[in-house]
Amino acid sequence: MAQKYCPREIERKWQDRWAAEHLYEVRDDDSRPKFYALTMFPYTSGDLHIGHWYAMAPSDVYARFKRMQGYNTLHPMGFDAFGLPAENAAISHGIHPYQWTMRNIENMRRQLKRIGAIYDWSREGGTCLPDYYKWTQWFFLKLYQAGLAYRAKAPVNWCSECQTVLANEQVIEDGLCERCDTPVTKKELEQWFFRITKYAEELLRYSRVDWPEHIKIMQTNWIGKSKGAEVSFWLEHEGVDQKEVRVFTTRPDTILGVTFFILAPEHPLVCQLTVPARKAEVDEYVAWCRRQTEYERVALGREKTGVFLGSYVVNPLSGERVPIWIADYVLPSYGTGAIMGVPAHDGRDLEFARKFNLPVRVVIAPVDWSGPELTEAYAGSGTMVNSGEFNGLPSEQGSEAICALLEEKGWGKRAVTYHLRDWLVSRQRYWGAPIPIIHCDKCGMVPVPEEDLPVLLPADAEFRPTGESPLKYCQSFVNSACPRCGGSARRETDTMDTFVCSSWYFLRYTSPGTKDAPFDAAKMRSWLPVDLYSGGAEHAVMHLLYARFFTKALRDMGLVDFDEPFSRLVNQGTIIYHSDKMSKSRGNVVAPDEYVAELGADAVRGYLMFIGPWELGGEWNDRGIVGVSRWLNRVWSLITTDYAGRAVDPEADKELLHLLHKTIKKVTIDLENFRFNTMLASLMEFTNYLSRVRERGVVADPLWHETIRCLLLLIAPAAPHLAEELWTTRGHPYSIHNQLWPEYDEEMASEEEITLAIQVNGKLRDKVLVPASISETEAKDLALGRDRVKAYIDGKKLNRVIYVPKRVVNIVVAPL
RNA sequence: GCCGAAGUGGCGGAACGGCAGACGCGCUACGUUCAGGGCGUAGUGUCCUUAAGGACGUGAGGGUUCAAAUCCCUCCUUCGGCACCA
Repeated sequence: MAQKYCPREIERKWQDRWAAEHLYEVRDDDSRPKFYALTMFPYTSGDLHIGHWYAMAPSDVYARFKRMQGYNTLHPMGFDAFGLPAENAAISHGIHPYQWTMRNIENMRRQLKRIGAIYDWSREGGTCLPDYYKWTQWFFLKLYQAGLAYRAKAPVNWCSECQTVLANEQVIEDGLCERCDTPVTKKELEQWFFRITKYAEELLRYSRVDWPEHIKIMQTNWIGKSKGAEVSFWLEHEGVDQKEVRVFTTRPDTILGVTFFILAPEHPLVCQLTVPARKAEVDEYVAWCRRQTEYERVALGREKTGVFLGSYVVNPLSGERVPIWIADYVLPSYGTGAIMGVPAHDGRDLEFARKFNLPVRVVIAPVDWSGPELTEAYAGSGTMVNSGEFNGLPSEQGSEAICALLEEKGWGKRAVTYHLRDWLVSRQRYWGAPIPIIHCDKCGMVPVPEEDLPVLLPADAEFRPTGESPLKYCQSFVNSACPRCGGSARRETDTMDTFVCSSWYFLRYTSPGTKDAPFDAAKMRSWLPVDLYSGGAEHAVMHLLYARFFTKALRDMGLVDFDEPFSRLVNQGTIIYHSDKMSKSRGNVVAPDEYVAELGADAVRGYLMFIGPWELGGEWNDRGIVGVSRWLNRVWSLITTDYAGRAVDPEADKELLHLLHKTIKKVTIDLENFRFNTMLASLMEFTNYLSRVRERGVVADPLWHETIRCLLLLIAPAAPHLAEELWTTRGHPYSIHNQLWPEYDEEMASEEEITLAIQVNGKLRDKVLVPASISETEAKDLALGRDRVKAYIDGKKLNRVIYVPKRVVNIVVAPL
C-alpha cells in the first residue's frame, strides 16, 4: 500500500519547486496565442479572507485551464494599496501608512502564495509605490492637457467640529461624524473632476464586449440617458440680472400642465429669488437639506418637503406666472438643477402639489378619460387636452410639435441628459497619489513638468486625529517653486481617488519594469485587451465604468489602440457572513489559513468551487468541506493503489471509454462556462465509478492507465498540487502543468441508450430504456403499448401524443 | 426609495420548457485486523400504504403551455450597489 495523502507536505514541496524553477513566469516572446486572465487585485486590508479565495481560486482554475489548452497565459497579481484604512491605522496605531501597507502586502503575498495559483510574481505591482504612482500622476497630466481634468466646486461631507472633510464611510448613522458625533453638513469645496460624461454615449455601447447582461443593464441605468427638452422659464425679478432659468424635461408635451416650479435648494439663483419675508424659512430649509444624503432625498416613499421662495417664473408657452419653490427631491447634480412641476403627470410632483395645496391640471388624457380629476398621476401617453392649439394631438406628436415651437421661438431645444456625473477624483487625504499641480499666485494652476514626476508623498507628514489632510500642514511638501516663473508657489495637497490607480493597472502588468513610460507599447499591444476579467459584483458599476472611461480617453490620446479594456467579464457572487458581505471593514472575516493547514489548499480551492454557482456567492459555512477533502483522498488511493485487470471484459472497456469521453466533455464545457461546481461533481462521479471498476478489475491495463492519465489532467487545474504529485509518482515527466488538455471524441461521449420518460397528461407513469436511435413512431408505439400506461388511457379519448426526442413521450387523453 | 441578483430536502446545491432533488454534507442501519471525526455497502423530500403503488411538493398568489423550479404578471424575503470603503 502506498503512502497516505498528506497535502501539507506535497503542497509545500511543489510550490517551492514551481517557484524555484519559475514554472509560471510568462514570456513575452512566446509564439503561442496569448490569453490575458485578470482577477481584480485585492485592497491591502491586511489579511486574505475566504472572500478573497473565492474570487481567486476559481479564476486561477480557469487560467490554468487556458494554459493547458495551449495559450501563453498571463495571470498577474498585485495590490490596490492606497486608501483610507491605512490613514486610519496611522492615526490610531501611530504606524505610517507606508509601513502599514507594506507589512500588509508582505502578509497577503505570503497568503496568496498558498493558494497555489499561476500568478507570475515577477510582474507584481502595487499602486502606492512611486514607480507606479508616478504614472498615475502622468495620466492625470495627460487628462488635464486633453481637457478631461478640471476643477470646480462640489459639495463634500463636512464636520464643523473637526474642520474636516469626511468620507461617506466616516458619516455614521443619523448623519453624524464618526469621531465627534457632530451632525455632518455639506460644504462646497474646489474639487478635481474627470470629464467622464464626455464619453457617456460611447459608454452605453457594449458591442465590443462579452459581458453579463445584468452588468450592462446596471451600467446603462447608472449612465441614465434621458431624451427630452431644455426649456427656459422667464424671470421678471427686480434686481436679478438673469432673465430666464432652464429646466430639463423628458415630457415637453406636459409644459402646459405646469402649476409650479422647483429649484434644487443648492441652485445658485435661490438666494436672489427669495423675497425678504421668506428668507429665514428658506435659509433654514437649505441648511436642513445639506444634512441629507442624496438617496434619502430622492426616496419615493418619503413625505415631500419644500419652501416657497415668494417669487414667480413665467411659462413661455402659456405666459402664466407660477410660484417658485425649493425642494430636496430636486437634485443640483441632475439636469439643470431645476424642474417644472407637472402634478397631473408625475407622481412626485403630485405628492408635492397635494402637500402644499398647489393646483393640478390634466393635459394628457388617458384612454377613456372623461374629465374628472385623476386619483394618481398619469405618466403614460395619451391625447393632449387643456393645451390650446395642441389639443387633440397624441402626446408623442405633441411633444415633437412643442419642441419645434420652442426651437423656432428660441425658448428651448431638444436635449439629452445623463444621470452620470463627472468623476470627482480629489480627496483631502494623505494616502493617495498626489495630484501633480502647483498653484502659483502669478501663473495660476501649473502642471508639474513630466520630468519632475513623481511628486512624492513626504515621509515626514504628521498624522493627527483631526482628520485634516496631513499634506496641508506639511511645509516641506506644500512649499514649492512655480515651474513656469520660478516664484514661490504651493503644491496641490489633494490626492487622487484610489479608483484612478485601479483604472490602468492592467496595462502595467504587461511591462512592469518600464522606466520611461507607464508601459511598453509593443508589449501592451501584444497582451491587451484583457481576455477575461473577473471580480466581485460590487464593482459592477464604478470601477468597471472608470476603467472603461480611462481606456477610451487613452485611446483618444493615441496611447492604446483598443476601445474596451476587458473583452469578457465574469462577476463571481459575494461571500456573505453573518448576513453581510465578508470584508475586513465590516469585521466579519473568516481566514482560510486553518482550513489550508488542516485539509490543504487543494481542498479549499475545491470546496470554494463546489459550494455553488460561482456567480451566486452566498453565506459562508464550512459544512461539507470534508466532502471535497475525502474526494481528494479517494483520488489519491484510487491512483496509488496498483491496478490489475483480472477479469477483463470488452463491454466494461467500452463503457469506461464512453464515460471517460463524456467526463472530458462535461469538464471542458463546464470550465469554459465557469460552472466549477458541476465540473467537480462530474469528476467525483467519474472517480466513484473508477473505484468500482478497480475493485472488479474488469478493464484492460493499458486502458486503465490511459484513463488515470486523463483523469489527472482533468483534475490539474482544480487541484494542482495533488495532480502534480500523482503525475510524477506515476512516472510522467514534470510538470503536469505543461501538458495539453485532453480532447474528447464527440461520438464516444454520446449515449447509445437513453431512458425515455412516458407521461400521461403530463404526469410520469412509466420509464423505458431504449436505443438512442429510436424513431418518433417507434417511441410513440412503444409508449402506447406499455401496461402501466394502458391503465391510464384505456376507455379515454386519445387527443394527441407528443414526442420530445431522447426525453419524453406525453400522451394527452380526455374522458370520453 | 432606485438599479441589479437570488429564493428548490435537515444543509450547500443539480436540473434552466420535457423523469425535481445529480454531486456532496448530515443522518440511519450494517460491515470493517475500525485507536480516531477512518474506510466500505445500503437507505434517506413529505404524507398514505405491509407491499406494489398512489397523492402532494421548487418563497406566496395568479397566468401561458400537452408539459413550468424554468416563461409572463403581482407580492414577500434576503443579498450587492447607490457616486469620498475598496
